[in-house]
Amino acid sequence: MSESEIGAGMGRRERNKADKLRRIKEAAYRLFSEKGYDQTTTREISADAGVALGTIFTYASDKRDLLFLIFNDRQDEMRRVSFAAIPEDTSLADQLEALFTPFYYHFAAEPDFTRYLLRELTFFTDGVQAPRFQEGRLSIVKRIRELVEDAVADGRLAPGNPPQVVAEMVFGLYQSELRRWLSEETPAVNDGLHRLRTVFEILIAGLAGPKGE
Amino acid sequence: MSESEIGAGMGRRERNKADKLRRIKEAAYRLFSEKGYDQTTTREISADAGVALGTIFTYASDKRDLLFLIFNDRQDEMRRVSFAAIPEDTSLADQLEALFTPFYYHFAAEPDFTRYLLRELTFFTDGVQAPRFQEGRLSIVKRIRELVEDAVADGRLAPGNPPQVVAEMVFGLYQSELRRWLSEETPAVNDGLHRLRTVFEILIAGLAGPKGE
DNA sequence: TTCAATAAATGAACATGTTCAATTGTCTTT
DNA sequence: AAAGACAATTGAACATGTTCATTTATTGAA
Repeated sequence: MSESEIGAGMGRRERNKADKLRRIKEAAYRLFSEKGYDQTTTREISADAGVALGTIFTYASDKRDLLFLIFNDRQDEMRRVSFAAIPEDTSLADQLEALFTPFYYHFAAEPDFTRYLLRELTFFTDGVQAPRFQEGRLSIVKRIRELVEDAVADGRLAPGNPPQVVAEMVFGLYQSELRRWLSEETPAVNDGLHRLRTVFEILIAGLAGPKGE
Repeated sequence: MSESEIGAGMGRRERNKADKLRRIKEAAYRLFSEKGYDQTTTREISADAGVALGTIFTYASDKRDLLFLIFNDRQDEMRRVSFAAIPEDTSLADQLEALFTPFYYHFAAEPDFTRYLLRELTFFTDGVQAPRFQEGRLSIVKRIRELVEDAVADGRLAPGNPPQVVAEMVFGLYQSELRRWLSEETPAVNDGLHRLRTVFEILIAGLAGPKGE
């Protein structure tokens, strides 16, 4: 058999692996979406993907890790879109809203899956796929910090606050809002984004008001 | 046998139930603390408590619910102490710091247990014991809102921001800080509280600075 | 006290995540 | 092409959370 079939310069072994990985991802995503994370068994996933039960655990270290396996690809794409959508020469609130908008649209399309993801990633991110997920989070915080630093540099924000702390506050508020939003039955993007915007505006303006103290 | 032994006006049935409940709580707490939540089996808990395996599940609807069963008592006490410690006639930052201080002390004493609690409660709070836990959270947010409203009323804060939203922002930032703090090996109360205080001060002063925009 | 009604407790049976020794498939070397 | 080395796959066996039909204990009425 000629080896020039689909895979680029891969040998048969790597092509088989890539194909199995794809099938496992597809099966897991479809079942998680249709029946929910808890209601999906690893046996169903393996049957649906056409692999043996044990094979699942050579691609993900446990069931939870399957969530990351599925999500990591999307996350990369979402982050690319998100970062590209940030406007320049406007308010920090505008920029932050633009940054988070793609995330809200994506999460609204699959709220169940997102809820499971949020539940499982809160702490204890062991696993093979988890580190890549954490990198995504860190890179978002980093981008927020850059936005904050830029805003301070050209006078839209006051200097003095540690940019890293501010960026982490923004991300913490985002996560907290995301959880509240996803607590609703069918979260509406506009509602969620509007409330997030309000929260960021309060953070920027401060509680104390223009008097400054 | 005379029935006047320990329980107040309880019949034998209620006294037995109360006693079993106590034993289950003690066994679960001890094992979760010693070995961790994941490493503790429900069989161990039942053996340690001197009840059958199935009995566990008449007091908690599942293993996760055991965490709430254990924590709810403490939470009530913590909240009582916390609310009583809030000073009057001082800044909102002082008040919020005082409010959260008892929580930090308590959590620092059992960081492992707290991490498991935070992981398991993020979403999907089904279960018999979970509602009481949620009430606790709501009552803290309510207390924060009262503090915010008072501060607005006597001019320490600017009017205009919805107090409920502000209270939820404060609580969201607290949760986010708590998770960060508990990510450390052995979290130090002073570090955690100092950082929380900083975050609240930034929220109050705002990012934009005294100029007001 | 005795008995029926009810509540509580029990643990065997089941469901499902995970492991790992055995097997199969692929690659490299000669 | 054959053989040995290595990687990947397999699924039976195991561990553990959860259910539920059965048994036991408690209560109130006769």
